[in-house]
Amino acid sequence: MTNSNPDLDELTDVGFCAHANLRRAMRVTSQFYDAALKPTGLRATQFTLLAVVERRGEMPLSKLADVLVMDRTTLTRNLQPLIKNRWLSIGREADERVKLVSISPAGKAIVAEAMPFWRQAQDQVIAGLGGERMPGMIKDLRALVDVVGGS
Amino acid sequence: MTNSNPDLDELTDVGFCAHANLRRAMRVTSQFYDAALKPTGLRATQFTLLAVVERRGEMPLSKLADVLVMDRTTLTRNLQPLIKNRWLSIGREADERVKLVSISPAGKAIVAEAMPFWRQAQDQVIAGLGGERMPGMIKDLRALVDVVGGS
DNA sequence: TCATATTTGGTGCATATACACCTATTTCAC
DNA sequence: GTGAAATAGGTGTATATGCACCAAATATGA
Repeated sequence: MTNSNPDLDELTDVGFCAHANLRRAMRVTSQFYDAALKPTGLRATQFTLLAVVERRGEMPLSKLADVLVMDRTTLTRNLQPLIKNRWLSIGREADERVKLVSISPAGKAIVAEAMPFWRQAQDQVIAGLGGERMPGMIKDLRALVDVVGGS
Repeated sequence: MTNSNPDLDELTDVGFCAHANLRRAMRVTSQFYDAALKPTGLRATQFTLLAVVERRGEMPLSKLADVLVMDRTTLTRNLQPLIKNRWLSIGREADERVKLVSISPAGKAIVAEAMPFWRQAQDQVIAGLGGERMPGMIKDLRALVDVVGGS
């Protein structure tokens, strides 16, 4: 009576490993968006980080890590090249432990410059996967974060 | 007449970036599978690599990189800890350029040991996402690789 | 008040990822 | 047969990722 759906049997095969399939898709997608953004000098991950800081505004490092669902120490290191390029800056507040991450005018400028390149890549992915399929995949990825994420 | 589907408008927002959503889902999922496999000492990526070599048998490094949809140089480095632990070994053939990657008895043993831990993690993901949703997401991820992958 | 727990962030280490560039071997055209 | 092209793989460099552990500042409670 179990497994009346043949797909459910397949799911216990390593070929259907969520991790392996995500990792593989992530590799090709990162290369694709990185290539699209190459004229701007930004990596896709950096573009995402800058866009989030621009949209959400100044916030503490740990809060930003929560928003990105990224380890705090990973974020610390990902910030370095962006600070070095003066796209992001670090501010202080009364609580001397806190580092406030904010985007500079130069940071906003490069996000604006990169946006058309990002949109072109995004449009190509939508066209390739199909406009009707894409929203469902994004929803699935977000659900996965909610389900599996330790938050 | 364009964009009769409201979802299609959303897709051009950076919040629906395929790269950012994949990367975020990959982060939480890697942590989840890594934690599940921790008793075995294997990382999820290493488990995947070993399982593929076991299933597909001995093959040249570049061929393995194609199968994994992974850059050749990434694979070279990912192999190192597995070779050091004697789970994988490198063989030679007539063409002296070729390195043949094969799994050792110890490699097969640790894959077998890790399999129940992997399955537990996989089952939890299936349960969390829903058995009816999971196959579709895997199909989407594979389609993304086909569409976006430079192969 | 002051010792302790919590919060905030960083470092050391190891793996994961890939581009640009390199070497060695083999194949192929002539 | 030999020189160029193609193939197989590695190195240098940079980013991306997170765990274990650490330091400093703040909050808490007796």
